Amino acid sequence: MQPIESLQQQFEARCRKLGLAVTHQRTVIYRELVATGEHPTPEAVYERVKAQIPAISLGTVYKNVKTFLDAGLLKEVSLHHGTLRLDANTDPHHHMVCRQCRRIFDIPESEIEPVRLKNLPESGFQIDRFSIEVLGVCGACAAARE
Amino acid sequence: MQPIESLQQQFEARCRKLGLAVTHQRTVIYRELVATGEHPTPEAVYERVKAQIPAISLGTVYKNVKTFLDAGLLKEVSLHHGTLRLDANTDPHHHMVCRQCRRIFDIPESEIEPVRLKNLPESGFQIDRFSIEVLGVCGACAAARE
DNA sequence: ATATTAAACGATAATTATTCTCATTTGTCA
DNA sequence: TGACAAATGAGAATAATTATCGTTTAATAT
Repeated sequence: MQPIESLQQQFEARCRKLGLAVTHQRTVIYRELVATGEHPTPEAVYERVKAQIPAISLGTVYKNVKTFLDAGLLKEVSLHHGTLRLDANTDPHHHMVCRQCRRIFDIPESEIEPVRLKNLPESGFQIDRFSIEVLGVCGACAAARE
Repeated sequence: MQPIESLQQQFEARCRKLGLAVTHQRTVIYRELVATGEHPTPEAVYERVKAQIPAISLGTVYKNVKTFLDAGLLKEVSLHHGTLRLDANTDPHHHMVCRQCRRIFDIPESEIEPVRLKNLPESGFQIDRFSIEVLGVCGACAAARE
């Protein structure tokens, strides 16, 4: 019979594999991130963690969030938060984003088959439109890597 | 025979309709935004405009960008730039975003039919994955508006 | 268990992106 | 052309994030 690992145990194992110390702060930050079904900001995580570790500093939250992102334990919802990117193309279209150089290319809406949901969305959610991002590496960046 | 409006004339007409003064700065900012096929940051727009109006201030660029966004002449590429949003869900999934309260709901990948491009992408672009955002208004916000 | 050492922490300064304020200048319209 | 509201430029203020650095803590080898 398979041992059932607790979240805590899984977390510790992943840290060890990554060479990361299992600190109290790190553990609580991760636990809270998983606990909230939301997609919190670092500030919101800080608030939740502070309820349990009053002395924690916001910088520690940021540092660990970055560590977790690098380690793949966490994802960021948007590739291009951080600075406003403007789009003067008013025709309906989607985007192709290079994760290397962050350049953004337009894809006319007509190039993509319409999105179809298999079931009805979250109760009462009124859909305006779909926005598709094709993520990958652009020709130039792929070439630059040989 | 229909008169062919220049971009400049179209822009002036839209400004008039919106009650916006047609200033030199505003005109050049908009022209540069349309000229670049890219999706520039305000800073990048500022650099381009400064080549033509050396005395322009970055604040003016920001103010006009905001004005254009409000007016719908411009879009922002990402709804949630500005602050990092974290996601501890490591299963492949997409997002449903409320443009009112900015809450983000997960949609399991299996709920959406796979995206299909009709033609090959931008030369040499290597696709990693697709990220779909369903934009609209969540149940709670829709209810709050009556 | 304890000593050693590198990693992590907390406090806080620094940086970056963005917004705000206000005195001056410039379009708009009579 | 003149009056007035709107827009501009300069720079201060704020928000989000990163960096620095002295102290504390977890990992590990005794």
